[in-house]
Amino acid sequence: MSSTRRNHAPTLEDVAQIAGVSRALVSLVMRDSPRVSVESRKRVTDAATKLGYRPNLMARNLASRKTMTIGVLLNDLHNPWFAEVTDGIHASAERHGYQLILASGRRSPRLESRALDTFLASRVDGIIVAGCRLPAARLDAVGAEVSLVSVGRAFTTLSIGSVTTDDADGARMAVEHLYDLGHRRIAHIDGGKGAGAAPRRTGYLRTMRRLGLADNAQVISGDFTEEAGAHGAQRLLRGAVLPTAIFTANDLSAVGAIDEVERGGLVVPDDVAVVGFDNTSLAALNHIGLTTIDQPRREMGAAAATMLINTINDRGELTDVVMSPSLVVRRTTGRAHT
Amino acid sequence: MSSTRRNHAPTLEDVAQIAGVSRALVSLVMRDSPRVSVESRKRVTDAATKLGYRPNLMARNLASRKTMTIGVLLNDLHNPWFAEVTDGIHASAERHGYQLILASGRRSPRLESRALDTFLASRVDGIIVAGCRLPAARLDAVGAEVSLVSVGRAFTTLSIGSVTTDDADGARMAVEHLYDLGHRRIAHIDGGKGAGAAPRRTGYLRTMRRLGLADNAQVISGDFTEEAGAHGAQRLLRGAVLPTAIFTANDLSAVGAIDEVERGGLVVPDDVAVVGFDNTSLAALNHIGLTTIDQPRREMGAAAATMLINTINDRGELTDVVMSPSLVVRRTTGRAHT
DNA sequence: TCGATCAGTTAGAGCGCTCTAACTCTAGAC
DNA sequence: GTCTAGAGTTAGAGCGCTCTAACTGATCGA
Repeated sequence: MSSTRRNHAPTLEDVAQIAGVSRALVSLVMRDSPRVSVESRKRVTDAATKLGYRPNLMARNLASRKTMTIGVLLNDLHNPWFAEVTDGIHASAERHGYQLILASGRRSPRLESRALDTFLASRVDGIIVAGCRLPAARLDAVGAEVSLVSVGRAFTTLSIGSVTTDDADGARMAVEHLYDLGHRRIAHIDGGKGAGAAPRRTGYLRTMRRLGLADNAQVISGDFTEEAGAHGAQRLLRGAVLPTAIFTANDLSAVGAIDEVERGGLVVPDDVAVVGFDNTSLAALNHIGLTTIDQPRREMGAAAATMLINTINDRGELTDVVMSPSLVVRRTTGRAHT
Repeated sequence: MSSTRRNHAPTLEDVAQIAGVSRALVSLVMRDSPRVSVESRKRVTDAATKLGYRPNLMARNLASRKTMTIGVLLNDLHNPWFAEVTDGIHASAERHGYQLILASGRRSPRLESRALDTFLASRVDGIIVAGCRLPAARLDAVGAEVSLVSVGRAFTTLSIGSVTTDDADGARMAVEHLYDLGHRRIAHIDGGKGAGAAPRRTGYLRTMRRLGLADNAQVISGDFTEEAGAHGAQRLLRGAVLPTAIFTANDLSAVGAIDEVERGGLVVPDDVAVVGFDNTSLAALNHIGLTTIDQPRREMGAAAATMLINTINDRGELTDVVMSPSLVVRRTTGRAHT
């Protein structure tokens, strides 16, 4: 029967009293100090388990002036990309003995900003923002108070580290893959102002130009959502000249586009080929089988966390790491039939 | 240029000194106390903004003995179900002035357990666990120390509140829907030991029995993943008598099953109909169009948070809330052709 | 036999805040 | 002119821990 009474939780003092030692000694035992005799250690741990003692983190952090936690701000819990990056962050943080506290910005800059305030007030030792849409100035201000690393979006500011994929190069791969398959009329549904959208768009345009397809280039605006993909495809289908291939800013948009294309009575990839970006678990679903550009998400998360932790402990500097994307061919692309 | 110096953050004391008042007064201003003169308030806020003062939550919580935060333990960040429940929790918590700190159990009981320890050590005011797989005894022990509400899985224990869907009834709806379409050989790929798996399985079996289909009932074991759905379908396809319909324990498994069925050269829904469970965003993807059982995820999250907060403030009791599921018909089910 | 050394332990001063009780001062009641 | 009430403010004692510096004995070499 669980008691409903919530008495004061036992403190260091209580443990010390029962074990018959000083508070300081109990503190040492709790922190696994090597300079405690075996006998004392046993008496303390016995007393602690007997009381159900659990160190109070607030007190500990206040006294030690560090929290051993890093705040992770995720832009959108609904997008699998973030879950995967978080896995990487988690792995690295755990290895270094750091805790994570997650916050979701829920796609809203206002909430993102508030979450950062909470992190600062909680005196986290460092912050990682993933896919954050906040203006550089805001992040820079935060970066002045505590080490900060951005994943998925680069910043020129000095006070912010970043880990990104070479988005422009990924876009190049996508376009070249389609080109190699014989496609010439390749359209792009972009990600608007989202993290990474700009370089992907630029990479697309540059590659089209280099391949002599400047006149065929066509950018439809979107926002990384499924709906945006669908709308974009709709506009393309209504156009005068149908593209034989669509390169979308991310996987979610690709799925929306595929859907709309099929609804229009066309077949993917025979009539229209589609390439996404991210290689999230969504793309990997067999039922979707999306050809896409892979980002090493786990590695990116891990790299961000490691960089951050090194900086916190003065064992490194904040830098801008750029990872290489790679093409993953599945079933939404094939030879051009036109 | 952001300074690289991270001096001691300003404290209450500093603000008090600049404003020429006592520490206590600054504290009152920071907490929006009504009994501060307009003039003093202004002097304090001016001093605070001038210094860039930000209250130290650790210190505040330590002194006030409460944290105004609730810990949310998510079983799997990769499953959209959790993101949607979290949205609901977030909305309610925000309305009541509570902060959230999220932790991911990453499908591992060991990590889940550790996350709970962190919550307790951080002295959160309450805990919500979503889809948690920990044994009842463990949660009960936690519930003895701090208010705890479970979402997605019910507990008979008194010290734990819960918000669930009537899983058994949802299963009934799925089976009856298929029955009404003329299906008789309906198989179930279950969720093993996952949250909610047992009642869904039971509901399936009971309904089959009630409809006089006890002999056709067939349960294949799974674990809520896409792979499990695929494996399950594979086993069914290899069986002596092919079912005309499959009811899976969740959407992810349904997608895996559909895939395997189509790979086997069969058509969904003409040859085999499929019904999922949860109605996550995955099911709603047009390209998938999964018929499924909807759970009011946002409402569940919100209800859990509200119950928890009421309990924390002695304005309510922990209870077991059961919400009603509903059938969402999309394109993976149709008339039986056999 | 006497310091020097070292392992093990401890007292006590914070960390930055909240909270209680008490203080000061002005205004109104009589 | 005194008393009281109430508005506004403050001193000071914690909250539960860490950390520094110092202390206590036992051990050891000379």
